[in-house]
Amino acid sequence: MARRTSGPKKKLRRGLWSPEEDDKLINHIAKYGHGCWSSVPKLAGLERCGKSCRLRWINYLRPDLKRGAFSQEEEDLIIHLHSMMGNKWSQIATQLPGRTDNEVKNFWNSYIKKKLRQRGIDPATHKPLPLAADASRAAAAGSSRTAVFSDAELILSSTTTAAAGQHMPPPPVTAAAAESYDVYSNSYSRSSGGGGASDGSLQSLSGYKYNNSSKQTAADHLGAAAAAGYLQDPAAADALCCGPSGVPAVVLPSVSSSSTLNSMAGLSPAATTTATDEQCNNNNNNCSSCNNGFELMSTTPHSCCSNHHLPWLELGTSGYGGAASAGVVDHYGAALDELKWSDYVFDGYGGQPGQSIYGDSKDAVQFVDASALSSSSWCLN
DNA sequence: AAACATTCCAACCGCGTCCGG
DNA sequence: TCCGGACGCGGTTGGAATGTT
Repeated sequence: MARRTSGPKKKLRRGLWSPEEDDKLINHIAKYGHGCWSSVPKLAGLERCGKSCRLRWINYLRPDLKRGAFSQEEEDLIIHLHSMMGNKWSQIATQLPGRTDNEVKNFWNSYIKKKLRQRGIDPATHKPLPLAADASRAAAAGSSRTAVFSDAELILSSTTTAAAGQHMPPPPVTAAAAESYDVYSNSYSRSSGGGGASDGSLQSLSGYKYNNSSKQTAADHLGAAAAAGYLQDPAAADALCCGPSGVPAVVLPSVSSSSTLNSMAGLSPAATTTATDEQCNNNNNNCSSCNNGFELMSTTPHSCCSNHHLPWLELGTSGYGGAASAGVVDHYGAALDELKWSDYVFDGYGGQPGQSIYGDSKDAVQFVDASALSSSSWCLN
């Protein structure tokens, strides 16, 4: 009998998982839990590395995963959270029960990113793309509304140095953006096919294919968990209330989803505004930025009072419930009535309540009237 | 029908962090 | 304090699926 030599290391399998492998992993975890991932493949009889097993389980086999298309609320929430957190996919995913960071990331890269670009919005910064900004400036020239917002613009433009991922999402500012917006239908369906149409239409962005038979396997073995409500997880709620570096993070309310978001997050704009203002005033009543109540959110605190400001709350319009107006300074009252955050960000100019700038609407073409464009002078210097 | 183009996503990779010895 | 293993995260890639020509 030949003596077995130590030989080369057993080669680990890579690439797509077979249903048999999925079964093994599911059975093993169902019986013993995953424990130490590095030992899982050996115990489960898999020729995979522990890392691969972990990934497969987390992203694919976990019974509590919600498969299927992202809802409009989920899409809004992803955009909102991304505007605050940047590419913190795992953090964003914690706000979306049943979704994985990988899924959110892929959804962002394959769908939302393009959607925002087509609307003239830089998905990285949530600011207008350069051309869109230029168009905005050009359109704003000669507008009587520029004067109305002059003070605000100064403040806004002087405080737009927030780090990427922390910007206030701007409105669509070009006709092209609006036209592309019009292309979309709110009733898009992600029904089939990873393949895409070469015209970049939404249809091509909608593919969610679940063609791997093993995707059902987990549910077969363990039973699908009921979809959890938003922000069930206290840790997730904490994450929502406190952004990176201690910046108070608040879900940007959208008209289309603000009620959903608020209920999901257990946050009311009013409550959060109050907290922000109190934090501010308690620290330093002499901070002009604090007192004018009108500043872009920044990752960097005021030099004078170390506060971060949350403009969509401090703007405090009635656009998403009204209560948020508590923090508005009278000085800007009239302007702010027009400068509704929800109008800018979630409805577009003149958009109908219930629509999101990021969301889909066939009425978006109405965004681009002269006055609308004139009020988009976020980047005026 | 075939070749090519495009899109999507599951999986991989590298790096940073955490934690126990 | 240092070291190494485990884990988690974000970026990237490979290839299947689908659309287009």
